[in-house]
Amino acid sequence: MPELPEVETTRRGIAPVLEGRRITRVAVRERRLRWRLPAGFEAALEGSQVRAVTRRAKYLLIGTDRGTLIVHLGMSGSLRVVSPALAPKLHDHVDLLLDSGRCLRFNDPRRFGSLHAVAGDPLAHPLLRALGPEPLSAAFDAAYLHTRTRRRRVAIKQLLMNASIVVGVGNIYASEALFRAGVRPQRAAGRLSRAEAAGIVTAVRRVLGAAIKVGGTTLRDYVNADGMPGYFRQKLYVYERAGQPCRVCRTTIRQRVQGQRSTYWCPTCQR
DNA sequence: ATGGGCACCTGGCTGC
DNA sequence: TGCAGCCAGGTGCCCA
Repeated sequence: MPELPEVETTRRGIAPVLEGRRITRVAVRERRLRWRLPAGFEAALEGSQVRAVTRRAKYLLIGTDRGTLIVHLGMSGSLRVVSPALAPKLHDHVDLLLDSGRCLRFNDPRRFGSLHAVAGDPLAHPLLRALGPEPLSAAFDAAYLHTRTRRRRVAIKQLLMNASIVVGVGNIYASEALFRAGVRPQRAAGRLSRAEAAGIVTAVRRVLGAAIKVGGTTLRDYVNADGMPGYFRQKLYVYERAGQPCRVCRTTIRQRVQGQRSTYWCPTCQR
């Protein structure tokens, strides 16, 4: 499911419910997530008090007075705030019960998501340590992207989805940003001009920002903390629009596979 | 270092 | 109706 806008939407939904609350109990119904939950998982969290809910890349960081719960939603994961009285449904794998009487419930049909309870600095965790800059931070600018693309033969779309270059850009927003930048996704990264790199940076920031504003994109599974979908799907120019007319020039939108992922583009608007 | 391919998993849809 | 095949918001790991 989720790319940066969906994770950020989830963060904004759960933060006010979690912050300041104590985790009274952790109920695990399925330990086989992307990484199996270790035996001490529940005990590491039970009794701790949540300080702040932040985000790094597509990871949610639920910081407590005793450590951090690192959450990744994978392809199909979601976190919802529910009443603990609500009976768990299929794929509701983990509950965090709060002293407020509310419950944070993790659902993930495909189990590509993950939960890690860590002590110490979560940013030092092996999964987070080598990540590239946040796309909405000042560190992600034209000079940076242009430099990082030099001598790279990979297609720009695949490079944008590489988390060691920039985080948070997944399959939807990579195609959408390149459409808005007017750059074909199959262009070799190393051949982009400085101006094109600048255009891509602007487009990435704008498309992610606009998606966050409307709660992200719901295609299939994604729901926010209140169980509601995101509305950015209506603003997609190319993603899952193969065979349909470009919303700008009416040319038929094309699709091809790059790195085992579907890519969409307009052959007229993108060069 | 870079790039490519596979693996992990369930569910929904299509077409025979 | 049943079933095989394909596809899906991610990313770690292995190999050349």
